[in-house]
Amino acid sequence: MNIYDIAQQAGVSIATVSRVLNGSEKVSPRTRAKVLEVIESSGYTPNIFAQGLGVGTIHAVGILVPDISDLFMADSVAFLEQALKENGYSSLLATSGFDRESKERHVQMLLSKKVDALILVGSTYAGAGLDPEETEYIRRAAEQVPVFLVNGHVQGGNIFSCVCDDFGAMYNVTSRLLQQGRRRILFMTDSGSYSALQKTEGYRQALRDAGLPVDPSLMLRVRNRIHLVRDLLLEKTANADPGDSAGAVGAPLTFDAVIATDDGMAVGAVKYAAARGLRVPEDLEIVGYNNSSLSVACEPELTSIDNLLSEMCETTVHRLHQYLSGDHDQPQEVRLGWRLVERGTTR
Amino acid sequence: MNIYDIAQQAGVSIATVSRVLNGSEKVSPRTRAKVLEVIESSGYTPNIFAQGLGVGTIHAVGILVPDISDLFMADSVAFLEQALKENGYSSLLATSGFDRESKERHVQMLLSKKVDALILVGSTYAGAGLDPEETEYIRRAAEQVPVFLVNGHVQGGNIFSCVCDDFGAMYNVTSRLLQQGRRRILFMTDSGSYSALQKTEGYRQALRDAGLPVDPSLMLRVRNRIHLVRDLLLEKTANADPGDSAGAVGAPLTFDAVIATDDGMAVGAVKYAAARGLRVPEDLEIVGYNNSSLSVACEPELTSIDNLLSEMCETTVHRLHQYLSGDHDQPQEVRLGWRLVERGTTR
DNA sequence: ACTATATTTGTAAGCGCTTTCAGTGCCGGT
DNA sequence: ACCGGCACTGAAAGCGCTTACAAATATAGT
Repeated sequence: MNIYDIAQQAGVSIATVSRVLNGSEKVSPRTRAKVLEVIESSGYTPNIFAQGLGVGTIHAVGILVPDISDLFMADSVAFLEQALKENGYSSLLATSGFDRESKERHVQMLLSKKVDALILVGSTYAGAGLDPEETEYIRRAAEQVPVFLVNGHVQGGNIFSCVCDDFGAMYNVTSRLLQQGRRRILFMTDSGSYSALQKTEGYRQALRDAGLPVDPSLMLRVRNRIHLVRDLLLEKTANADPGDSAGAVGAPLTFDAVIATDDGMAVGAVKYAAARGLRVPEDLEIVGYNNSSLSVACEPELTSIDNLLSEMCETTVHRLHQYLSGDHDQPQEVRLGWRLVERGTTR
Repeated sequence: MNIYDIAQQAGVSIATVSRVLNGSEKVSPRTRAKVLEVIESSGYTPNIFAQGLGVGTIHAVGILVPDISDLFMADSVAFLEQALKENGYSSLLATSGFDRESKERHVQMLLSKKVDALILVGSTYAGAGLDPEETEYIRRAAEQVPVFLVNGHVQGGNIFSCVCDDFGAMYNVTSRLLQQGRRRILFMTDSGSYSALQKTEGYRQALRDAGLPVDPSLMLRVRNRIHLVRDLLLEKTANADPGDSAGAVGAPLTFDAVIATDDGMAVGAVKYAAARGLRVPEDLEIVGYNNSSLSVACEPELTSIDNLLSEMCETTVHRLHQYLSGDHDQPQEVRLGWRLVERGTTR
């Protein structure tokens, strides 16, 4: 079933069918109606390859995300697809894994599918001079199609990013906790991404502005798994008892508040508190990030920073659409706000 | 940069380049090496449209999932993509939303992209005579490419499904709770899918086999949102007090155990228990389904049925691969096992 | 050395669509 | 009646690739 069949059945030429398909003006209403009828009744769909070969594009954008089973990224994808659909784009999604080579391969893959633009999700796309290697392939991709980063930042032509004011959010939350009288605030993060860097800086700056020293032992790099975080904290705070083989080296860690860069880690801290018999928030205040469904699952429910993901995604798609519509001069970076959702783990 | 450029630079014909690209045997090592070198140095990638036009397929399979932000489905997609990648397929993912028309449109969309097969994820693809309308479009799709259902079932040619023994899981869990002396077991589900039906039947059968009546008021249809479930349960169990406008009609609901068809709902039940001051599991035992990250986030941690999702996904991809390799006679349905993960919400 | 056969390479015909360019038929203006 | 112009339609040339088939070259057998 191809365009020739339709043309024949409708008694017109393939050019006319093609024009009807593409909504061209130059078709008389009668002819159009007839063609549409035949198309309708035969259930014909144009072959995307032929279509793409003809014009070189299929109005599709590629979305690349390191790990779709991550709550944050799954939500991003959902929002992005929704927004893209509303703007008439179809989307190709690929999950890349975390290593650079794999990411690069997937970018290539999407590009070879001739997408009109690329959206790279996830803060693991570093930048800001963090890892020059890491950003290089993004620049290369940007030579072929515009690249839009959600929650990440890379300097370069044809690269646009939309981020949350992570610095501000962390600065604010840290300051709040300090005002509450907390003095040893544990900071947990799981990646060296741009977003993680911003958050870290916010934390440090707040301490500095309060005239407090930044204690490196209070800054933990962890994997974002509830039980792993719980166990790590238990271990770090353990008194060096003889039965503990992997035991805490040196003095046990102490802290009276926890800020995590993801809800999963924060829940880990909640679990730690429960295991230690600490009262939350009295003995330990805990703040998460992303305001995901985990934050309402745990007990007490998690105070969490909402980074307005849906807005970030909508903004990204909006800009993408503007760009593809010809408006090429846009700010390289758009920085959006955030919202602190207070629940049971803070006062 | 196209195949002609490469051919010219390598001093061969485009046919030879194409053969190298496709790993055909009929190329001498010397020629192959030369062509590969030119390809390498020029960074050439074949145009996917032309490629697809030529052979009519691109070794890709379409994955359709109602909602990627759902934990269960996000995990499915992650597993599926992983398995597909390992088998040399690329994947096109689309999220369809829940209404049939939208799903159908997306199936069409994927088909028009000429995928080699379709994987439909999520129990919301009903079947088994439940909603004949709903299944019709799956059958139509199956006329064009083989269709593989993960955790769903539709009777029909060219349609293959892989499901969990939901019936058995529910039968078993219900029986266990009965043995513990529980007599009023609340059953919660959120869809009329094939999988939900199986679960429901398991629950009923266990009651029947124990010689107990099936009380319809104990079977709740809910939306899978923690707070909605909590509030619904609070409302249903409320004594009809005058201040309660939407108040409970008739006698308040009573139950001493809860089985949910998803962890989200089960966490809702945990929240309900906390709000009512009920002890879990002493006063109320709760069992969830899917063994998702939510199950370890709440307090006490959730006993949950693990439906071996990763196995389901791997099996599906394995069968898909078999099928596309020519082995067309396979069982229509494969039913896998399950595992009860006992945590704090049961004894 | 000289076929017969195997191996490698090239030629050319599509794949199904878009789009340019050249009609074809019809209108009003003169 | 005639012509320029307009609205519509059709013929045909690609788009970049795959692959059947033909041609050319290499290998083996005698």
